[in-house]
Amino acid sequence: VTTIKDVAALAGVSPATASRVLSGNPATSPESRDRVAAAVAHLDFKPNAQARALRSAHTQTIGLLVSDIRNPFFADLAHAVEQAALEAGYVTLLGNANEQTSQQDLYLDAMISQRVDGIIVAPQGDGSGSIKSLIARKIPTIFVDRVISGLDVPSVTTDSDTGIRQAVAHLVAMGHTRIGYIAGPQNVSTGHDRLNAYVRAMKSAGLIVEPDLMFYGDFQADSGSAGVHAFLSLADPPTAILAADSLMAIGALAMLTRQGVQLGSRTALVAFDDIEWFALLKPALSVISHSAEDMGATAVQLLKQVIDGESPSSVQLPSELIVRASSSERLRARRK
Amino acid sequence: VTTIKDVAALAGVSPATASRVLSGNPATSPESRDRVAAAVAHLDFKPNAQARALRSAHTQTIGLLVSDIRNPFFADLAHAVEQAALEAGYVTLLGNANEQTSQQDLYLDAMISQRVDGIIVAPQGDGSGSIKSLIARKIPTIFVDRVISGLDVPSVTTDSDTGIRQAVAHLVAMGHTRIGYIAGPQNVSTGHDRLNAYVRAMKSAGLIVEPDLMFYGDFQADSGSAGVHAFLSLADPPTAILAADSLMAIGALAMLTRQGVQLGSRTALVAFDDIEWFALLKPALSVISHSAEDMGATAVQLLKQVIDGESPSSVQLPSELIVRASSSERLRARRK
DNA sequence: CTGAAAGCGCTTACAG
DNA sequence: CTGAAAGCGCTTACAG
Repeated sequence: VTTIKDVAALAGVSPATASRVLSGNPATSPESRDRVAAAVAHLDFKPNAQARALRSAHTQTIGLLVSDIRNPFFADLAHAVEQAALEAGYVTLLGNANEQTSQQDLYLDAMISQRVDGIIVAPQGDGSGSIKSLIARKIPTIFVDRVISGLDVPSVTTDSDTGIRQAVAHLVAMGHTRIGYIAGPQNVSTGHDRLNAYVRAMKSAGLIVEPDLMFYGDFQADSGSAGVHAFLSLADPPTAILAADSLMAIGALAMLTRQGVQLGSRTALVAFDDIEWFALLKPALSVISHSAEDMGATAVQLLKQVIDGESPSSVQLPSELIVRASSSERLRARRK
Repeated sequence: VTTIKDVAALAGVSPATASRVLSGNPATSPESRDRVAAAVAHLDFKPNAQARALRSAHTQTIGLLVSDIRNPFFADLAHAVEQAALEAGYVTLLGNANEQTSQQDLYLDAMISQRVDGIIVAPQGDGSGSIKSLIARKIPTIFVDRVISGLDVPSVTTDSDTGIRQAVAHLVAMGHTRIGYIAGPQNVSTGHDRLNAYVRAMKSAGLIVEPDLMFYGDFQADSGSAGVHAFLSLADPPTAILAADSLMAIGALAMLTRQGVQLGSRTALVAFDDIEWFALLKPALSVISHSAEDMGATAVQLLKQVIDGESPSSVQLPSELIVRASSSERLRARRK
């Protein structure tokens, strides 16, 4: 393997000078710069990031840990973070917790060991394990999408409340009173907050919140199917369903289809998270939309501030109901 | 920061012994093991991967570079690689080329600098740039999904031919003779191979391949829309459309919907790549299916073999037509 | 502007 | 089974 010594030898300078040229230190002569540049090109030299990181404080690398890369929202988020990080001169190491705290800890440990300059994480669990290590080591950290209560970490989250309030109000206006809710896991902040928002919205619409109309899912597709299955087996099923994320909405839709239930004037569906092709479904799916692009770009911005020693405030991004055909028909009474 | 010296001091052993315990070297006494383990736990010590990598030959880290993380096929592939790598004791660093050769080179350089033990890449471009460096350095490399011709790198690809032949034959059986094809970029092997497969399949069905019925897209959604737009402006538009990947199929569908064209007895659509929710569309979308899970698991397996000094053969995975409602009606003649 | 030297945090022959 | 020592490939005060 070629090292900086080889480059220095070929250029006829010391390794120190070669290093200065490589890192853009202005204390170099134009002649040295040319000779070193030529040697680097000739040898196709790539500096060893490990050795470099061992001496300097930073690696120009950040970690991004998402909870489920197959969830389109997180794929979009990953893309947005990567692009923003690249512009800021950082390479992103992406890890996927796969909704498991153990896997989250594994990746977090790997990122700590890699000495990333900072970490953006959609956290799982209660803040024990590697999340705790992260904070104890004062590694610059930003929470995205979700937070862990009690931890003083800057975050970028969505104000789910507004969108959910709009959705419930809209469904009520369409004549629905039995609005079923497929919730996310309650040990995840978004799961918990969105359920609370639903309960508040129902109450402020003057509706009774029945335990039977709340199904506890896990943000994955199968639990959306299970939720619909449970709802359909009720003596008096809900006429509208609100799913707390896109994957559960997909699962819900699959089960509705399988059971022969058509979306329309008797059954409405609204999903949290806007996915491009939701608009292509027949009927097109109403959604509560929030921007993965904004979330990713903002997270990188906050992380840069933390790396620079600042203490940025947390940011809440808006959510908004987009009404499409899946919920826009007035409820017609069911046949007896 | 705590180092192995702190651990050694607290445990009352030398750094050498602490290092041996940490790396599972059997030449350690049970007592040393206990004392070091206790010290590690007490100090929450995480070894510096950089320093470790600088001495030892491997980092237990692999790089995965996909061409577009927002393409569900690659998100599934990333998930599969990550899980298989984890089981083999590797952490995956995921990069996203975003269908740009410049960005591919950036990530590849970063991965080389990080001294990953191996790289799995869905390559762009002609094999110059950092792909060349990769090979010159003899860094264990596997191509997935795509290849670069002329490079002797083990690969895991899909046999697109079978699926496309089945799709064309099926459409012909349904009465279609004007079958439009929305192709991927021709400088990418999958784009090129699939177009060739279409041409061959058309010929063997005795159909004329008209240039007007081939649209050159770029594997992204917008180009699918553009393809449909072009087709619809023909004097005699195709009655069936085959799109070379899922994103272009989504774009195609969006444009068909916008133009008020219903899928059914007058217009059929088949997509390459099976995405979970394609089955939920109305009508459900016919697809040429291939498994991202198998591809990811196989790629990790091949990479392990290369890392171990073996020379595995390339693997071709099957593709298969799945007929759904979007193409299963017999063609009815258009009104004049 | 440049070079010699020390050192980042580990690991690994070597000797015992 | 253990420790002292050398060294991985860089960077960075230090002195000139």
